[in-house]
Amino acid sequence: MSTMREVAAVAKVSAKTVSRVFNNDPHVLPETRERVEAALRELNYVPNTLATTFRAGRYPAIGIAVPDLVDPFFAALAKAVGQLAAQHNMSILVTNLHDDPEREQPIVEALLRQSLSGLIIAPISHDQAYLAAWASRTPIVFVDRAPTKVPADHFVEDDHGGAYTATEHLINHGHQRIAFLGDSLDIPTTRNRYHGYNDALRHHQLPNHDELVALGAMDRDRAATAFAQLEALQPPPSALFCSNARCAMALVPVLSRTELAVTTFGDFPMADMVTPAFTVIDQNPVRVGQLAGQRIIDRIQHPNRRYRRRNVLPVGLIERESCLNTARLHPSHQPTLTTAHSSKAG
Amino acid sequence: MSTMREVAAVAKVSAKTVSRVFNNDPHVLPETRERVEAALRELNYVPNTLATTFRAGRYPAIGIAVPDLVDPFFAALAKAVGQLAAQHNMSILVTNLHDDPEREQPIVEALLRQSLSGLIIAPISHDQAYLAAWASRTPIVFVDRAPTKVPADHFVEDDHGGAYTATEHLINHGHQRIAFLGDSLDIPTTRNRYHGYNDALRHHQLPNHDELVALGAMDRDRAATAFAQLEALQPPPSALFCSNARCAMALVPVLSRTELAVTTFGDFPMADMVTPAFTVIDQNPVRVGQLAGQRIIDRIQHPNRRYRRRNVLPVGLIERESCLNTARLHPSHQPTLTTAHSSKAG
DNA sequence: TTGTAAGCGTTATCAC
DNA sequence: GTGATAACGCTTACAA
Repeated sequence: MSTMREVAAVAKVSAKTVSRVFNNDPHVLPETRERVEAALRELNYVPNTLATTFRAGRYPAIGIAVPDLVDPFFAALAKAVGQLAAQHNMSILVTNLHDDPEREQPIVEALLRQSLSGLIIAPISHDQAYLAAWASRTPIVFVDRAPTKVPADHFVEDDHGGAYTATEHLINHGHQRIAFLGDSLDIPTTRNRYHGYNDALRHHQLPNHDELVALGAMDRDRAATAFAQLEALQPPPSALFCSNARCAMALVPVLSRTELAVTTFGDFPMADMVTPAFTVIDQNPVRVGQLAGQRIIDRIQHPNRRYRRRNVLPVGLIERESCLNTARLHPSHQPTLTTAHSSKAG
Repeated sequence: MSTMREVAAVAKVSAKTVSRVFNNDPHVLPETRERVEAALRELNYVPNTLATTFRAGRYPAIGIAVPDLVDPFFAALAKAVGQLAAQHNMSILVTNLHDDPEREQPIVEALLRQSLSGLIIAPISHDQAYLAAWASRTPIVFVDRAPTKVPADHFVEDDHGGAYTATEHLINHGHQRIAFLGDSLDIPTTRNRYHGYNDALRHHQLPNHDELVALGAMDRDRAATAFAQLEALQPPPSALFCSNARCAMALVPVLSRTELAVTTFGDFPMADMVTPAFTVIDQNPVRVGQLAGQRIIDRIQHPNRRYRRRNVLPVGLIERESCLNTARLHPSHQPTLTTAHSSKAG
């Protein structure tokens, strides 16, 4: 690991001239350049990125903080940001919040202390006010979940609309007792989806009983428990709206044993291949990642331009067979079976 | 963003004293400490990580370069490294190689230039000789795939043994024409697994025809094409060994329409829920990540200790129903159906 | 065209 | 116990 000074000594020039040659500054005599280039090669010079970054005062990297890297949605999102960043000679710094609201602030602040060029965050805490102090220095863009107690750019999916659509889809299939399964109403996206579900019920003059809401379905065991509670109701629900893909995945084992009609928010790998295939509200993590990344780049390049803070991306319904099984109750509603692929996770 | 100098000015001490207070150096008078702490709070001092890192000459971060972040195996691996790193006050720098052998070297070298504390890599190129120059400065650990043309620590799964087991499992079910489906024999893991498959056939005196080997099954379309070729054979194979989870996932749609017995290398989310449920060779990305991360930490803390370079992790067979369907050909072999969960992706 | 000096923010060294 | 000084490697501003 030789430094510019060492190269300079070999080439018998000053460090500055080495810098000029290395950075293709035209103001160097061809013969000098040649001598320096020989020295660069000889010493196998590699710039010290730490020094360059420190000097520049800004790390050419976009930070990405997500609840869980293993969630295909966030993995795809991070990957998309990475591709965009690479086009702008930036790297990405992916950090896992480990689904722990308490750890969010320390983890994110550790990230921000690195003088990042930008931060993309899908928060899990209930309050991101702590980010206000950083926003003046670092462009911050929220994804998937809108910011709480701090104004900031955000690109979110239409939680309410998607949940409304999914619920109405079940209603149109003749269902009257539709359950809601989710992780926690403390999570804004889940709350928004709950409201969408609720509004759909209300709009169709269907009662919304609290007993129909089951939460905590984070893994297979807990999903089974939550689901058992719903099945024990008198009468049990005939349909279910699942508020996110993770819960849906956890639900698959019990679902295959039942007759329930199900829709879920968020596609997942193999959603079209399990039994029954899930009718889903389709999110687009790649698009979210691209838009968020582009906003960071724009904010860096044009700090004074005005931008729309709130950006809600439309979501679509991908109909599969998971709500077919009750069509026989109401033959008048024959849904269309599409063969859309769940290609998110390649 | 105030600096130590500014804090020092307010507290009427030198920058060094601020540094001492901030870093809990005991050699500070209580009253001085108090004054400095007040100033720290007043100016809301936050250290500049860039400067500290530059000064230290070493970035407290472990780089992780994987073929594809969206692959659940690598996502889980990266997550595990991240958890370990956090325990040692390090962060992780995840980089996606985008499955492109050409881009590996530039991407990885950009990563290494940052004076990382260590690098964990699952390479996709055919030659990692370029890493030799870096290894003296940065501990490098290979995962999933052994290094080519450079000596380095590596933690890999037992590709050959796993493939042998999976193939033998099919043979034990009475199959004689067993096909091999994979991505590319250029990939060392795939090649190792191919050898394992081949050796199992040979050991059982079964012929291994080239026509039974189908490659390029990277996505659903190409998997369908590759599979169609196999089906068109006279006679067609009665069983299939799939060399990795990604190909297996791509194969699911066509597989549900067939009668083939299938085993695959690498579990994947929902592998136990699709039809038929896949019998898989189970890898353990979390364990690989933990071991690799720990090796980096060990190498940093004890540079002179000796370590075992080559570490092959055993893999196990998780039997599910995907090779049941031919049991009726040979009723004597009734496999046990386990209900093991594919809980990798949480 | 080339070189000198200075500084980014922090910390180790060595005075006092 | 505290502070002045220098240094990490690079690049900007300014001179020569």
